[in-house]
Amino acid sequence: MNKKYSIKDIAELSGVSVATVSRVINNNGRFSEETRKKVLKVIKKTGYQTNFSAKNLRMNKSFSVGILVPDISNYFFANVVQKIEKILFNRGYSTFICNTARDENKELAYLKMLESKGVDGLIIISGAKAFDISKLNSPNKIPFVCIDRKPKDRSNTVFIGSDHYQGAFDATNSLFQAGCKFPIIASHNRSSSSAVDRLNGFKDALSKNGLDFDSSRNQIVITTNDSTNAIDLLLKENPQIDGFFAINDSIATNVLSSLLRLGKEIPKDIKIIGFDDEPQDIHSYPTLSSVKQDTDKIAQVTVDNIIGLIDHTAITGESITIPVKLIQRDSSL
Amino acid sequence: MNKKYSIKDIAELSGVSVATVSRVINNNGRFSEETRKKVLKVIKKTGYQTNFSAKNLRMNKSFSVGILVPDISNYFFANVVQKIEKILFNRGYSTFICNTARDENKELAYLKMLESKGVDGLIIISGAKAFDISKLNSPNKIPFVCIDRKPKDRSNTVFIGSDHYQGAFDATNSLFQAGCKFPIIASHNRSSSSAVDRLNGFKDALSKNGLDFDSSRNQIVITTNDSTNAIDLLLKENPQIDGFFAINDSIATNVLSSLLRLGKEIPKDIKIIGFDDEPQDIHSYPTLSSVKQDTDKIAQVTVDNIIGLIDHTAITGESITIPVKLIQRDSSL
DNA sequence: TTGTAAGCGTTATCAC
DNA sequence: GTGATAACGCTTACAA
Repeated sequence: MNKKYSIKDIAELSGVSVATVSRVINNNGRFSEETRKKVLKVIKKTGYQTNFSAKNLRMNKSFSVGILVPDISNYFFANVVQKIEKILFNRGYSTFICNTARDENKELAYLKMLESKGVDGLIIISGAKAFDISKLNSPNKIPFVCIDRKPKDRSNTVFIGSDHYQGAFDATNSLFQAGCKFPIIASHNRSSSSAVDRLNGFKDALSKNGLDFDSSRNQIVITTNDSTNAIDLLLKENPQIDGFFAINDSIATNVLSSLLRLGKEIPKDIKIIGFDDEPQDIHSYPTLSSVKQDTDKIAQVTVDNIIGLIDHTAITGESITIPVKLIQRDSSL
Repeated sequence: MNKKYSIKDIAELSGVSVATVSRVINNNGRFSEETRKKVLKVIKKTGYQTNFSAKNLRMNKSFSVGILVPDISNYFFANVVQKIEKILFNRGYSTFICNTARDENKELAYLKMLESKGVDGLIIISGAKAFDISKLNSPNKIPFVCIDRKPKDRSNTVFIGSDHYQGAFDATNSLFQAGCKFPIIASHNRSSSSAVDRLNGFKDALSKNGLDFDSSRNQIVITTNDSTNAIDLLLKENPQIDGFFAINDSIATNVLSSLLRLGKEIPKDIKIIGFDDEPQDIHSYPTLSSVKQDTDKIAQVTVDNIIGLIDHTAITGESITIPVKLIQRDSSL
């Protein structure tokens, strides 16, 4: 064999017209059972496969979607992207995964490319700035859903996010319940909307337990890898600190090892809870408590909505919050 | 505006023919400087973008490649995929990232889909079984390169891999140099080619230091999450064990926490070295030594080769080994 | 129930 | 240096 089989080849081989073959393949229109069998047999024998470029061109639909993700080597992102991709594949869509590295220019370049490739929909994950689709010059706007990223114009998208506020609130509150008197929050210096929500949850849990939030004493921003000194300093100034709610597990792990290095006993002296429930949490010593996001649910809801928007069976303007779950392990007992 | 601009629109708006517009866009064939300016101006004003479906159909080329990866939430894979995708994007290619979950059926389904979408090339990462492209019925075989995965037929691909053997050898050897008398290897139960190479490196380092490899005493297979008991047992039977070379950092972290739980002091009682140099290695306590793969290099070489194969400027049959580097941290001092 | 043919947006061949 | 036009493989009126 010397070239790929086309519908025309199948038509000739099975003695029908291309139109009929197309109808059989897509199971639309009418045709006799006999014809169906005949055509399918030839398709099977030849191993014919649809040429999607042609199909896309004709139908103006690509059966592909693009995902913009800030950092695919981050566990949470990788996990949710992986699940989305799987569900999309099972529903006949393929996925362009684009790693924006939190770079706005890159993001725009990717969007242009995705538009040019004719993706049917867009999934936008996280990122610091509000997402603005109007940068695209596509006239018939590509439908998109946002995960954890507030869009500039909420009315033309679906927003999906974990209940970061509640997760942070529950985690912090559980520190109090475990006996902490003065927990603090350890965060990074990016201000994504999820980070803001988590901070608010922390603050409200503080005030519920009779403490006022003071950013100089109740918060530490972990920037460099050598955070041990920063933590040491803060602990010396505020010896009453006896708990950490970390905005993610990477920071939690960082804090944990710093504290161990400073000779603290965990959880006896200081308790820690992280966020995202990364796999290595069960392998840290002590095992790390964490707030788990329901990535299965997030992925499912995301796919349902983007395909819904593509098929015009879903509507924009929705905002969906997915519950989270606090996983208690040794670090906060 | 109500529909996307096509070349035809650009042609009308700039008063030339579609052929000329195409020539200008692709900068091939001849046209006057004046025409070029005129056309480009219209393109800029309209925000015209190539319709890739049409271009693909006509040229029988899609400017896209597919990546088969076993598990994108594994740090090493995510990292190398991310870098490959970035370089490909900069060279005008977009990437379908397919998570096979080490499932052969899924893999085949993905391959069929990628073939159908008309990808120009394939990048196959890792996996236990040898890769067999002949499962595809594409006549004009799609070029592919393999990373860390031995292809069934080596002659029609390019094989790229880290020097797993050397990494394992160096790591093990350095355990001896640090004073270990009886190091063992901690591995998983998958037999990828890289795992085999690492095991061989370990064995040879053992024999170089006068020890014979005995799988019942020099090797532990970490299967479940509750590996602490297994390790405890082995240590009781073989109290001379004073070093672990773990086949990856996940297992290393697992071993490390188990040992701490068993009251061992690291690195005083037992030293540990992992593989892959994951980011959290510097956040474990003690910090974890590890063999670092050169993902930048791997990604660059991979892209050079796959594009080379696509453009017929590279040849198959090559086998490229990328050096690795042992990063010493506290766990093996 | 099936066939014919137009057309999707490109590129490439050929003519001028 | 430029323009007509065929062709890529498919879907879908419209005919039969």
